[in-house]
Amino acid sequence: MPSSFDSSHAVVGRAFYQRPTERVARELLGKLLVHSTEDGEVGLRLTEVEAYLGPTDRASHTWGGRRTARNLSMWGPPGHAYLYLIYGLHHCANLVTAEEGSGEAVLLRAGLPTFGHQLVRARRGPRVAETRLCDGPGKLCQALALDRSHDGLDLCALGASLRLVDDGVRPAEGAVVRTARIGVESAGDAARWQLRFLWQMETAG
DNA sequence: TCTAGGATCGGCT
DNA sequence: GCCGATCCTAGAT
Repeated sequence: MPSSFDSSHAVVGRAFYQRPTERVARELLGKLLVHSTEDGEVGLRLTEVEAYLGPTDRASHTWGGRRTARNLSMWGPPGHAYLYLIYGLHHCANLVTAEEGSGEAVLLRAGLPTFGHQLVRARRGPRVAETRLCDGPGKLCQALALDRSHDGLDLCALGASLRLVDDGVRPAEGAVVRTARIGVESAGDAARWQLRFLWQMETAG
């Protein structure tokens, strides 16, 4: 396993994000999210995401056309990051999708450390179980060292520190499960929408 | 200004 | 599986 990854020829372009959000969410599974900092480089393979469908989606931060200082980047052009603080202490990372002004995005919920593993371990702590390193939105941000300072970052910009890489890995047809989203019980009908995409991996072996 | 609630996490049973 | 921590954010007053 390489300790770093030359991603210069495989960075996903803006056209990928500028499509229907559900489709982007589904196709994010298997892609590598790479973040370079002065400490080094970490790459996570995405295994769980959720689509948020803008003003008509009661679970979305942009529901009803809400436009606040916090969610401004969610209204911006596709291919940018939307980072926010939840419960006052955890960060959540989203990728803005569809057309600019649609207020749609995909929440990144989980991933598997693919390179920069030592850095992930250092950030997450020595006692965290291997399978628990990045199995939640807040943990994913901690592993990648993402916070509000990365809000609005363009993943498609040349030389961007945060970028999405397609190395050809993708889940098999039958390995993707759709469920309702997590933690949005109070969102009425939208709470039942099947917008969570999960790459169900083999756990044995 | 004040208040209620939140796209969570980790420790404990 | 359950539950409390913890404080920012948005909307109401």
